[in-house]
Amino acid sequence: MRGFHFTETHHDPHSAARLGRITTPHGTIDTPAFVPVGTQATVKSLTPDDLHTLGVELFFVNTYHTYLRPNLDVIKTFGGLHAFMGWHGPIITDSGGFQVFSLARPKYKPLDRDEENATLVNISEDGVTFRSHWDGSEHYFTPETSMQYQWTLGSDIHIAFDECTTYPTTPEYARKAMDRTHRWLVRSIAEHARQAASIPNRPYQALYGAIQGSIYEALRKESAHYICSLDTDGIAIGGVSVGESKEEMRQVLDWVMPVLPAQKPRHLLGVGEIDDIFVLIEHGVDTFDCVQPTRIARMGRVYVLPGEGSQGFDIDITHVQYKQDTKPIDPQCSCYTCTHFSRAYLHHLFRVRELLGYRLASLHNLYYINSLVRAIRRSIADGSFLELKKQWLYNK
RNA sequence: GCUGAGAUGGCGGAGUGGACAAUCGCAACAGUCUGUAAAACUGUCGCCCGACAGGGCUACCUAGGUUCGAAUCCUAGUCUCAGCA
Repeated sequence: MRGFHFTETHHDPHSAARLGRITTPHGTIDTPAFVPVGTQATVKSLTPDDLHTLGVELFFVNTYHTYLRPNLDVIKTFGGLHAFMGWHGPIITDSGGFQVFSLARPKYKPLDRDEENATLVNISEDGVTFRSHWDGSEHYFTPETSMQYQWTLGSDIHIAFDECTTYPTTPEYARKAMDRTHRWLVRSIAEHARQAASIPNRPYQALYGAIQGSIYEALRKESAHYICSLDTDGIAIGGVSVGESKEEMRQVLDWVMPVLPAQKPRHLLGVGEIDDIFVLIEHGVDTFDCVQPTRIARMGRVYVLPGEGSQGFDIDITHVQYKQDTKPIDPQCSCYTCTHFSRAYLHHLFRVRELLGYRLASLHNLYYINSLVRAIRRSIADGSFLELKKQWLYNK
């Protein structure tokens, strides 16, 4: 026993949805589970206690960001992220692979008007040179260093360093990036083993390999087969939610998910809008992280049942129509925000940019999404998952 | 009452004869957001027509005037602020 394992506890007879439990040295995670993103060692505006109360069991942190600030030496003096940020439950860290995507194109606010420097990454076979978004300094990541960094962070689950391609991309480039990601995983596994053995009785930290292949069927299937053929603790699906349509994302899951072995946990990287959740769980995804609930919360968008004054699953509380609205965000929601405050108050907090607004909206959105996932787990248990899905997605 | 300064779009505040429907900031209105360069970013922001290009109308306190042409110069008036009575 490595101190990390996954058990499938129940399988939906009508779909690939399943219930499971991931055991880590810092606790267990009932799956399917939504994983909030705390890039810089904090889920913005929330405390670890808040997260526990919301039912969060796994915390997502970014290697790239914590490597830059505060830096790994600081975290090392605490013995890792758990003590540093006061979260003692399971942690999953991203490798920096997503920054190969996100820093690769000038989105807005490029640090340098110079075309040469407009992109902050430079990829080679050996690794990736990043230009810090803080100060422009150069930093070199390889599969090996990413593994070392994640061991230093002490997270319970590591993601192997991969190349998340931009969208759209050509089949040629997608193959090139995928093959490179595959070679990088072999290197990651070797370094992971070295790290595990480097200190006697070191608590085990799990490794997930990441599937790539953009939106190309042959590549996705090849990548899934290859990643699954290697010895990792779990499987991550990357390279989605990078600009493709929801239909394309669903197709990727159609191609990839049937290939994955039942005994390994599957993490879908970066997906988690309300309507996506049903789709990914239906495909057999166990954990999935997404910035959406917390990011849109800070922009004043809060989840609401479809039909509650919205076409989709959220409303913009900053809109004038809520200025005098005495109702809670969602009258049926029993989160702290909805049981204590009105839409008008939230509207006011956002209009005057008060910190409490960001916090209350984040609390609500995370409560909302966690409640939904909990309801989905119950529905899988009692066989009503597809009915619940229909109920939610038909209402839209 | 006298002397001086000033009145510009929702607000603050540029502009001081043509490049001005008027820089800029704020506010307002809307859009975007899926492994967080994100408490961010983008657009609109006098009225009307237009998908766009563009066109028409009304505007820089009020009323006259000078000029080919005025937010900008001149005259009178109204109001505001400061100092003095």
